[in-house]
Amino acid sequence: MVDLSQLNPRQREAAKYIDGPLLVLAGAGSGKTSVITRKIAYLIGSCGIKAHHIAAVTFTNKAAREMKERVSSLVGKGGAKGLTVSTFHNLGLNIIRFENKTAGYKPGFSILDQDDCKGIIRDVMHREHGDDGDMIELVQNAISSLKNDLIEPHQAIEMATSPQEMMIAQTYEVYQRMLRAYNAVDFDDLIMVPTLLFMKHEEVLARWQKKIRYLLVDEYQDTNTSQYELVKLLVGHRTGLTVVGDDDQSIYAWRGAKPENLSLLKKDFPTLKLVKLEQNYRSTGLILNAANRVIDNNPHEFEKKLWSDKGYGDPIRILKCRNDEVESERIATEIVERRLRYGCGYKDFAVLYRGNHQSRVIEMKLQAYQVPYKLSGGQSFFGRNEIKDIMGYLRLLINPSDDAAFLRIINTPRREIGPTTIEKLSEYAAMRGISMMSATTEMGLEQMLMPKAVDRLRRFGHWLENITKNAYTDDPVAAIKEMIADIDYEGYLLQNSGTPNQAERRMKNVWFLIDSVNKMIEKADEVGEEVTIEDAVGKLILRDMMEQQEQEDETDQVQLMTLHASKGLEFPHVYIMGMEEELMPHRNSIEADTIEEERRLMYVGITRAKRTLALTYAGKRRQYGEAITTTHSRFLDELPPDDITWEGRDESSEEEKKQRGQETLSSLRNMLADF
DNA sequence: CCCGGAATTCTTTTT
DNA sequence: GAATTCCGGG
Repeated sequence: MVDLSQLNPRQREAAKYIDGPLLVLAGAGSGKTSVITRKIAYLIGSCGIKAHHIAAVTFTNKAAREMKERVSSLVGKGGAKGLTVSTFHNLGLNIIRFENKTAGYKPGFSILDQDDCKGIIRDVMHREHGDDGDMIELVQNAISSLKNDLIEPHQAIEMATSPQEMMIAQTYEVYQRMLRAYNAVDFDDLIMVPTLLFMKHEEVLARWQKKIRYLLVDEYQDTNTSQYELVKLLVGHRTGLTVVGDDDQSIYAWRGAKPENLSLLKKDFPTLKLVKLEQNYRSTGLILNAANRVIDNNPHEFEKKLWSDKGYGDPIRILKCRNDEVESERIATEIVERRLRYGCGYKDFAVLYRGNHQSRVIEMKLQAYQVPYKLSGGQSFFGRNEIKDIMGYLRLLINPSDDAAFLRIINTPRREIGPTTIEKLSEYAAMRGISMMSATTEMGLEQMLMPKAVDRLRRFGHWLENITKNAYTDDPVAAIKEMIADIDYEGYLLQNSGTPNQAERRMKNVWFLIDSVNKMIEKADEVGEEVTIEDAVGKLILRDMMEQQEQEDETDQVQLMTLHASKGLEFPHVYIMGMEEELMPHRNSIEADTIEEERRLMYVGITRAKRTLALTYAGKRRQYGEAITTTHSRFLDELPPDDITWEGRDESSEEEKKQRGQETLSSLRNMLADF
């Protein structure tokens, strides 16, 4: 029997209700993860549902991993065997992989990230419309929305009502054809393709419905139309559905999330039961109160009043600093000092910010004080050129049709194959209807290219063919290592990095990547699962499993991340920096009038804090290299004045003057450093 | 075709 | 200030 005694009555009700579709409205810190994990344990342990018939879907790999661990600790490793806990995208990947024939893809298909897709769209638009570059982003977003709404190219063309829409639809059509030709999918396809597959092929849907008998969805307010459709299809007319969400934490509308999916649920599942979790177990009273006050400024569909029986706790502090460097300096020194005062670890502190670029200054200061930190999220790892290069090689290894990967690496490192040669090769490949990779070894090339160029292409083609053969017949990791040695990537880095030191660090990233592939294959071997190199590369692009390693060497480090990335996490002590107009709320959001979503982001940030919360802003900030004067964020004015202490707000106040007098020396230094 | 320096653009947020 | 793109001379 599964122990549900640690849950409060509402939570227990949510965990035990399995007779129909259930919506759990779970406020921040109300223990929703406990409910989901215990419900899964309950389904397995008390309802006799086999783990492999249960699927739980979340939005981040981190959340998925944590959930799986917690379920395992409740029911034991054996009990959780076969349980699916994954992101929507990973579930979609598995479905496409399994059904690749029906879906029209070959086994080693690639997953393209935004950069790759953008490149393709740029090509298409250039070719079809002779367009210069500034519509690309718009078109890419438009195509993404179309896919999120499950609209296929031919429908988009029918629906187009303006020349611009027509242009987008046509670009979409060609783009999608190219993806097919490359044997590739983009992130949106990972959801759209399975959903359309389910709609068009009853037997496929039946197979997955048979497999997944109980579905749980976390962070439901973040689902987009296609994800919701996928959920509906999987559940069908059955009752095995629990979704958990909080409309106040909807912060992904910009990428197609439809928080109204929460209320749509009532329509689509008339027997839907609603359970609200309103007791917060995370934050002190003052923090929770502040969060409630901020979010009160937004309209609400679902009434919800979060309460806590924890004490009031420390007041929330707002710190004004002279400039962004002082701001970071302040946070860094406080962390050093408070760690000793509270006797807690570095890991108990989190510094949150609106945009990834803001991490630089705080990183510098933390380094100066030798404070260990962990920067999470950002494309820091996968955005790195060396990683994109090697991923390009890996992708080409498992999918020779992947022209996007081919283009990335054909002349990296330098093989003296320039734009002219590539242009001609591409022309030839298009003419013959084959991939660029297979075109390299064709005989017909002589007619179009200089013998020298043909020779270079051929050498490359045969070389990679050979490596590919080794990867499939021999030890794949050894083949990859051989490949990297062959191209002397290390030498290339040494040549092209600023300092040898930098080159070394980049090379370490590469080895880390290879090690990830290795670990994944080894790990699969242990469990007796068959994981191919295709799986490994696919998951890598979805950023799955990188974090697994990060987690292994989890140490005592200050957590640095964006507000978005902080959702779902909690920390004893939280700093939110850059609380300034145009930054938080972000300028684009002010212009686009999406302040409400920014406010929810603020709400998410505040509710991460368990014990103390400090909000900081800088009077002057460096932006694009020059100093600008800032105004403090409007959200600061929405906090309950009685519960907060301002520091350094009024330059001319008595206290400030006194302080200034006391720190002549340091202020002199600051003035010198003050731009 | 490559290299180096100059000019330019650029920053939301993520799977 | 950094990263990308542009441009002219080997």
